[in-house]
Amino acid sequence: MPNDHDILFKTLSDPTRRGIFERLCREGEQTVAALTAGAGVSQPAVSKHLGLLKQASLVRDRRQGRETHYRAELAALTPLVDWATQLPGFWRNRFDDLEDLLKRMDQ
Amino acid sequence: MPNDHDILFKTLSDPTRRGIFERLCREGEQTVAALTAGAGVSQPAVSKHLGLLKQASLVRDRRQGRETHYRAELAALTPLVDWATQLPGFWRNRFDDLEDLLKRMDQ
DNA sequence: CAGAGGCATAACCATTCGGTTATGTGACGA
DNA sequence: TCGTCACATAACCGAATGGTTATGCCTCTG
Repeated sequence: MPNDHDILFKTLSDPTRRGIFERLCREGEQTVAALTAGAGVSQPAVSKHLGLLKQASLVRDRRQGRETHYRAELAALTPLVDWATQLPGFWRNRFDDLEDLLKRMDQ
Repeated sequence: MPNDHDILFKTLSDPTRRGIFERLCREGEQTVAALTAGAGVSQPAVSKHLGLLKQASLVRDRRQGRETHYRAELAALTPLVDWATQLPGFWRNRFDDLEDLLKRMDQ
């Protein structure tokens, strides 16, 4: 019984797939052809990755004629960030970093 | 050439392994035997997971006699949270959530 | 010093995964 | 209407992954 986090982490764990997602984040909505150019893999591979990203709710698709436009769904990342930041001790560590930074700035 | 994020995401993408890490976060330092009890897999499997977690700098080990104590290294999660929060649009989405929340509280 | 405890490693196996090429399907243009 | 374009799906393949059992290596203890 894979939960939310499983799917999220698994989906993002592949570099090619994460690359596609990042590109959608940075450059906005894209067609499959546009994404394939620069993905470094074949079009069917890109389609499969998009299918998995969609299954993880990380992207949404919009069909328009014979093109399919994909866009990133950043809301899906929330559980990931929450998972990390809610682990006891995460912010402690970050505050230590901040303290170090302030100390260095003080010198 | 796998980068920081690759290793992090890949390491955290397995539920068993992430479970071990979470437990180290919540319950603090543990021996391998303690972790094996409740991991749902054999001791060698746990050892292998710990090896990968260590390789990702997510845990540190401390040998003491014939026991090996592992503890979580939360600092290693920083790149993951930074990756997500630095994607353009991530905070926008969160602010929308906040807005919704405030609206609901207002009623 | 012998035996047992705690852990890591080796060797192996089934499954999953990410990629490919080939093909199907619906929409567009001549 | 026919050929082409954009994309999805099918079928397949090698490599990686996560698990197992067996075993080795220290370390503690009687």
